[in-house]
Amino acid sequence: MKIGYPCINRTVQCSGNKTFRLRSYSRERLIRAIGNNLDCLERVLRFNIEHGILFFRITSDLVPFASHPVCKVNWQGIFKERFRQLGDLIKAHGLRISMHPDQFIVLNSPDEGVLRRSIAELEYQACVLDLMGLDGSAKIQLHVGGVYGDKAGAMARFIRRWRGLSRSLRRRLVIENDEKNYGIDDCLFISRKTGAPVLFDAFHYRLYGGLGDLALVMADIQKTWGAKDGLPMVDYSSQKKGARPGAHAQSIDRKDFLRFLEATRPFDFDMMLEIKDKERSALMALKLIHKNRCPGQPMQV
DNA sequence: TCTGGTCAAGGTGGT
DNA sequence: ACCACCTTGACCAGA
Repeated sequence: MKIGYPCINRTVQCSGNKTFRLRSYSRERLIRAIGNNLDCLERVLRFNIEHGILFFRITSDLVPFASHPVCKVNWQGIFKERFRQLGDLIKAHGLRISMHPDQFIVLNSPDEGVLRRSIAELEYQACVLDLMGLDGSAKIQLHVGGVYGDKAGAMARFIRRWRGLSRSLRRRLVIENDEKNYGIDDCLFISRKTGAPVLFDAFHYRLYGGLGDLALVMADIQKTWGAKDGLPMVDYSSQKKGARPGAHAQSIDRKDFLRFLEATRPFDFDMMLEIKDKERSALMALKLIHKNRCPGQPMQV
């Protein structure tokens, strides 16, 4: 089991997702930002390696405006060597990498324009992972999308659209359950139709109203991940106390985390902690796992 | 130098 | 029809 956190490191003094307003776009500025972001990414990866954090989500902002029409720069060519070096670092230390496009990327939108922009963004993210020379275990996680008042129709459209995607995208896309539209059963259904692995978001599962035995869910999830996909990826978070349901906790809730480990115990997977204090909680999680998940030892919950 | 309104992009749900 | 929310940091104009 590898533990990870998304996109930002609060210890390393370096912002690796520097972007800027569209209004201040220029070729020079873009190239400077990409260079900075790649340097920061390397520093964060090295921090992670030093601390045994072997799972990391790379920000969508690594190359600002990469899928926007304003971007005419051949960043793939200019930074080819830098991407390759980063990929070598990742592979040399056995790091697991994921990416997660944000809310604007909707594969099942009825709007062709939204679809076109979504595919462009997904292609960009796949391109980053390809330039790094990463294998099919580096994934891009995507929600099913909107419902549009016709869930069955919207799911069918997702499946149709998925089938039209390029091979390089299909090998990387995984489907993640969300908190109100598409639950694990919906994702499993789509997975059967497409062959896409299902990424289990344990926090969304609970918000969606999932009460089932986590071990049973994990058993279903695990089957969707083939040999080339690597271990299943799981997103974990806990509820911020006193906040709107769905708000991510500031730091890891040890009891809840240990309960989750216990509930999923027979399964091996890589876990992304979506918790606000990022690497701090990842380090705490590693400690807790080390203390509690050694074979033959009872859990101390 | 500091501050707070604003930022490419979509969808849902409340009014 | 319109607006707040999701979720977040950081850009950047104006003080």
